[in-house]
Amino acid sequence: MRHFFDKLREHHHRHHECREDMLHMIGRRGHGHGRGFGRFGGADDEGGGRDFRAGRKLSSGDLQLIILSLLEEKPCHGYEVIKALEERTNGFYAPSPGMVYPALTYLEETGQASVVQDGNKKQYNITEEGRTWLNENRDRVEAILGRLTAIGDKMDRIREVFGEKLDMHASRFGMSVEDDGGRFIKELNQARSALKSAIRAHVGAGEEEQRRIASILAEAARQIEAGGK
DNA sequence: CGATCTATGTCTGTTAGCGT
DNA sequence: ACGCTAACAGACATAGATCG
Repeated sequence: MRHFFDKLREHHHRHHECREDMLHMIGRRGHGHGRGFGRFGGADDEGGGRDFRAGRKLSSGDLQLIILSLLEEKPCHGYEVIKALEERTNGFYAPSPGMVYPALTYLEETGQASVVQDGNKKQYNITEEGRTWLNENRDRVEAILGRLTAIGDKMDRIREVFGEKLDMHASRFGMSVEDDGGRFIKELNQARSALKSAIRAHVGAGEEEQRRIASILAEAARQIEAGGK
């Protein structure tokens, strides 16, 4: 069996050999094998809400561009790149080491980044070549970063509404779900939690049942919006 | 514990082969 | 030509090992 890194390196090599092709490919959807570039939604993608699932979010080319833009801001090592992306997207996108390190190695191999050994760490710096490539694709980088940030914000709002953000923080700090540090009263958190459970329990329910749930939620939303009037 | 690297599993889309 | 399905391939996450 061919291992992931072999495959990834082979994949990277193909891009290296076909740099001109790659630059043309950036900005369009997958051709030929049909997968890869623009998967998460390139600059020409619309809506941003589609393909909103676990799994690949950026193509390798996109990721390399994003990493270069981070390196342009300041030299980073791999772990910092992961953290920076996670931070920028409110935790929505934190590429795995299996993506980031090979991408950094690729950037080094292609001369777009240089490496300075910093103890047991490798600090990557953008090179002139990398800066040139980045400038050639500046629009795309801005679009990707903008979309990542926007989705991160959206995720944050969704989590807040459904309490997942609180769940996350609560578990991280050893608190119960109902304990959010006093932002909401206990009864409200319990009710929210009950609502979440009820909806989850009806995943896959029939159309009629879903309509019933939707009308209940819509009515609840209407009453909440109306306040105590 | 942070940083890096490696092996393996999973998911998803493509391709090819087959029967109708 | 069309639809179905198994095999295949690409992209990625995750777990774990290693090192300082």
